[in-house]
Amino acid sequence: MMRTNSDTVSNDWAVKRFTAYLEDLGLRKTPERMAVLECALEFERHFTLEDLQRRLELRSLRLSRTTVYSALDLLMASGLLRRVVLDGHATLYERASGPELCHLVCTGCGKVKAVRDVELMASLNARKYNAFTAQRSTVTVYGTCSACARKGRRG
Amino acid sequence: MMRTNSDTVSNDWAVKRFTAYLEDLGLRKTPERMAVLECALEFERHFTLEDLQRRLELRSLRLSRTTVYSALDLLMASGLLRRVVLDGHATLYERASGPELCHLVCTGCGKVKAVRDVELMASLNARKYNAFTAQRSTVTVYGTCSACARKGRRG
DNA sequence: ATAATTGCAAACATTTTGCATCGCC
DNA sequence: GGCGATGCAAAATGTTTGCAATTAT
Repeated sequence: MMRTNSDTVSNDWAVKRFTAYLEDLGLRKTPERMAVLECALEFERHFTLEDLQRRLELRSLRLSRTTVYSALDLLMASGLLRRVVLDGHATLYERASGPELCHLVCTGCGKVKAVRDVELMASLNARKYNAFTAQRSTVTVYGTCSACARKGRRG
Repeated sequence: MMRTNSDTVSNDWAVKRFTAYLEDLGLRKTPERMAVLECALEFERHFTLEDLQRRLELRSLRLSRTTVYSALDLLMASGLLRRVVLDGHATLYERASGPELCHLVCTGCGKVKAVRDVELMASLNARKYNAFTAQRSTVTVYGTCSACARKGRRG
């Protein structure tokens, strides 16, 4: 897989950040946790827990679900990953940094496409609510992808 | 429970619409299905399957989960209800008609508040995507409600 | 009459938990 | 060495499915 220089830099940063997070809380920097982070960073967009386990296998690492869940929890708590829950499909994870994404979910085939919409997310994040402090906003669009539209499949 | 005139009217309309939907597809208009619809319409905002079963109990109706799921599926297919899936909490259902809502989810206590944001939803629904036909958009905001903020609880 | 619906129980998929072992600090 | 982490197996959770009895049309 091709990797740009900026990817490498931000991945190093993520590793440093996670290391610092673990140290701060007196948690251990285990090879399993670091492997989960490194593999997670290899995905361009979102991934499932199974995607992650499959990628770990490519490194000949067989981590239990328990361990992967635990590592993902820490990565979310440290602010490096976020969870994306969609209707009718497996839970996804994605990098928390960078531009915020909207998710287009095809109700026909279940495929999920993440698209940038800087303008929209900016206006969303600027919004104030009564008696509620927003931390992050998610936009999910359900619809039909062009392939399913052609086949007349609408979910 | 107090009920406004406009509620009554739109509930009647919903019952008619669902009846027509069932007839169109040659499906049966069973008491169970109509009871699910009627109870669903009694909720101001969103509700869970358990909320619904509890309300059915108040009418001395004990419907199996299977039946309630099945009725909810039909109500969603007919366009009367929609499902709202949120991170870390039970699946919610809500009326599909009327102004679209954003959901504010408190990561501290899990409470969900639905708020109108006509402007936002209008601009969202006007958006076009490449090779994707949008059917509906959902906005979810995760954050901290005022009660949890006071207690320093952030999820 | 008959084909759809109900509802139980079992299957299923996903996530969490208890506990013995292991290994990082 | 001690405490935290790992990972198995089992439990818990939420949803779907197979099938016999029931019922709307």
